Amino acid sequence: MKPVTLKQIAEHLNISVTTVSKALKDYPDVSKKTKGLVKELAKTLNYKPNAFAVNLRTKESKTIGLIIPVIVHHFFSSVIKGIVAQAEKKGYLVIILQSNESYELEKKQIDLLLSQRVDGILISIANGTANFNHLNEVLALNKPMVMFDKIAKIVKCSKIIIDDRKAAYDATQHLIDTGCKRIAHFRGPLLPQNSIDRFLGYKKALLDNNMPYDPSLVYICECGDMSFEEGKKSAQQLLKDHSDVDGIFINTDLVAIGALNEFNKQGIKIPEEISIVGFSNWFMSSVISPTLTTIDQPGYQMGKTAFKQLYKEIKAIKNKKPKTPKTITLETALVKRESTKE
Amino acid sequence: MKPVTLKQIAEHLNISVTTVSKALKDYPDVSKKTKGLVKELAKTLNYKPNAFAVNLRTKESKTIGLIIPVIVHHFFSSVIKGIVAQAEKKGYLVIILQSNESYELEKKQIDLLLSQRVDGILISIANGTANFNHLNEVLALNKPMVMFDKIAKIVKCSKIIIDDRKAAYDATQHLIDTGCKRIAHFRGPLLPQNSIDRFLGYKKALLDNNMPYDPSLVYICECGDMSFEEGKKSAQQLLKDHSDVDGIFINTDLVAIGALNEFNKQGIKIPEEISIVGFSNWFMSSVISPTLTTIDQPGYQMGKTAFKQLYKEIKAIKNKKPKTPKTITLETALVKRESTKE
DNA sequence: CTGAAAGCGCTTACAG
DNA sequence: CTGAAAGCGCTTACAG
Repeated sequence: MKPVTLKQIAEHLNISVTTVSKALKDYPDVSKKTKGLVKELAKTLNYKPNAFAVNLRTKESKTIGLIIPVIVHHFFSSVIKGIVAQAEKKGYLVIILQSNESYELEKKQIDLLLSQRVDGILISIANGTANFNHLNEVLALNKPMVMFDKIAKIVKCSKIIIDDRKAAYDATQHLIDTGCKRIAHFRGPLLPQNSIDRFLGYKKALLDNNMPYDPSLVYICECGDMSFEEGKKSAQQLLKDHSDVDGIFINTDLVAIGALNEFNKQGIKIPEEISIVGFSNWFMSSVISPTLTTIDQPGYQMGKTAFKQLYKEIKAIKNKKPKTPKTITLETALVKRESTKE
Repeated sequence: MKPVTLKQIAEHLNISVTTVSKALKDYPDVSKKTKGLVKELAKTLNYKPNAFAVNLRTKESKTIGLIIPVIVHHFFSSVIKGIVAQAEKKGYLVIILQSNESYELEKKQIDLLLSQRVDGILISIANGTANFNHLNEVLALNKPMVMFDKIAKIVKCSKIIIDDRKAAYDATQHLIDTGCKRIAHFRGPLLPQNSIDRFLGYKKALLDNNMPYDPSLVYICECGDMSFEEGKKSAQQLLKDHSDVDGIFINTDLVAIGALNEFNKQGIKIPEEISIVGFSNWFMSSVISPTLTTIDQPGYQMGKTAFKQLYKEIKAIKNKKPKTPKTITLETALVKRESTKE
């Protein structure tokens, strides 16, 4: 059974395709009677406009693309939810692609989305991405693009971020305020901007409090994979290298939970012997023991805001107005729990 | 800057659109020289075929739709990952919609996907869905559809499932084997098939072991929301009603973690005083304390299998062969951890 | 109020 | 080996 077309409706009713099209879209220059007839038949036949044909004509796809490094990830899946919900409100569909933190894949996916003629692109860039030609190409096509969370400062598009540096500063300051004297940092991979910013916030907090900055206390994740295992491994290494450390600020909750698990296993008391602050406020962090002090990062809201900004730019371009890149910074908050002292 | 078209390439090269189209697709009846010229220019101009035009002609969108009740959910996000990965391999794009467990939304989304002329639909149905006309309509259009996890037995399409009844039976049997004498069940909402099947598995295990089935030990989640809070509430209620219960089989890990949290808080020892088995094997369950005994449900694999089946049906229809609905049951496994006795 | 016509950007059967 | 032509299913400026 082939889908019903305007032509079929027109033939049934012995009127033109033009009139059918107009009737369905409630053009004022179609008689009430005709509209009624057309709409009724369309409903009976279960007519659904062919999106390809519509898009080909109108140059609008009512579809946006989303490229995200990982899907199975509390923060990112919250962002997806925010985007999908907001898009739906405005009648937009979302094509989701996962880059797996790979530059090559990300590049291929941008091409796919461009070929798909999406109305705009939402992207959180991969850790592996150091070259931005594929992203600049999107902008050169005057196609709206909004980056969120993992951004490239150098690309001139709108960005929805948090103040990673400030949040990391707050996290570190909290460790200092609760009496930690020697504070390590698990910074994650080298490349992404938020790793860099979080590291800088950590460093600044130390210096502002007249505490020495010791590079050997900063653990880098070489594998690029911010995982539970990574947290365990770094924790083991830390215990070997620096038994005097009494606080750690960790880049991501999942890694922090790995570390916490390792300390629990080795019988090291949290927070008495070592305090931990994570980052992102995954749900999990509120149910492990001890519960994890962390930075709340508003994923759902970030997704919502990202779509809203993209939508604005889509509208602007449609109306031939210039779209001016805008950077929106969302608020974060320190969530105090059991992994740090009072 | 408008996207490049075949026509532009043709004019540049002073040849016909037909030849350009064929050259790009490596038709054998185009000279090597022309192919070289066309391909080079296409690359220089960064030509990307307009998917709408292609789809309108070929009646293939190389796009599938996915309707899922929740995105922020360990199991479902694993399924999404499996689907997206497998689809990508075959050159398919995935449009993801979240039904929020609402029948109304789900219905609207099916319409959207149909209008979008996706090549097939993957769906896990909402708890609120009791009427299946919208799904039968998809089948009437001869559009491939595969259900996974949350299915409707009555709809005649392919299904990827686990044996919920057997898995629940295994979970309950494990409680019995480890010495539990009075076993409760948090069954979740009434409607969905897997709630029903898990409940039946629980009941059968009791009866097979000559243990009485007591309906008052079965807790239903009225709100329809299988959450952490729900677990806490049911646990509180259980303690009031039946202080003699020494084991619980819980429908979902998240709810189990809520219950576990409540017991921890009230100082009730797990598994000494009460044993708990969850369902799904969320990552979280392996890091809370005590760690949760649960049923491993292969999300990623389910996503992969679902796409593969859908792909087969898409191919079958393309070749005018009949697609015969198939039900594939994936293996589950009991994962023993600390929340049950040895 | 109604409709003929052009055109969006492709693909492909057919002719030469 | 190359190309003219038809057509996929819509929308919309224009004529009547």
